[in-house]
Amino acid sequence: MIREFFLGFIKIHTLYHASKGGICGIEIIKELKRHGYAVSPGTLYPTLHALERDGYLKSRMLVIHGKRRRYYKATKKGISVLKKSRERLRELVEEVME
Amino acid sequence: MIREFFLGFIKIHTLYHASKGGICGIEIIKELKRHGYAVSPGTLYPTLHALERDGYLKSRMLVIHGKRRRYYKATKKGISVLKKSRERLRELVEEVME
DNA sequence: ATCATGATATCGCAATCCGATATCGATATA
DNA sequence: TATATCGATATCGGATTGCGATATCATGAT
Repeated sequence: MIREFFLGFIKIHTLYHASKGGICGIEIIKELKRHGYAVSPGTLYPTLHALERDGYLKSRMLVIHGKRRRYYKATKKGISVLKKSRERLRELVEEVME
Repeated sequence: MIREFFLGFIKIHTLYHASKGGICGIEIIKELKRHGYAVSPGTLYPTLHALERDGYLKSRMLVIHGKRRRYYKATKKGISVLKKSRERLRELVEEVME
């Protein structure tokens, strides 16, 4: 049940970090794991691709410690969507929080 | 983007009302519409069936104003899941709200 | 050159979304 | 009694998504 929300939070979370210095797939997976949530690569990477395809993220390959990592930064569109999503989210949550 | 959260809220919303006196499909559709969200019958009814199949809701047919309506009440399991979901949800939201 | 490793990408099946359509039963009308 | 109408629920089918498992791929080490 809470899983459905969580899947949405992956996107907001990603946008949030991508709006502050950039983030890559493996970092997201590890960070979410610290918070107690598991997300598989088969879920995450297609999600990142979709966010980029839709113009919310822009990526480039970097080599860190000899490993290729695709780092994502939020676009203007991405930042604007992040803001709006947070507002709507707050409304929806207050609705069910009594 | 926000749509994903919304689809989760349909369930929590339903559980919430089902835990306080019962609710039926058409009422959910209308109430969500008041809040500015559209949910089609093809989405809602299978969702209700799944919630009942999984033991969160219990339904019975009533005749109201000469019309058949299937009213749902939350089970103990449903109420317990509702509580837990709200807690986890609150955590997740605070995480991205900065 | 080859290998091991970490990271990303993709495959395939199952589940979900949702517009459109069908069904169903109760009342009104005749 | 028959049937027409209407509100509400149920289902169909194509597109999309979730995700475990697997493949790919570039880099640094041996």
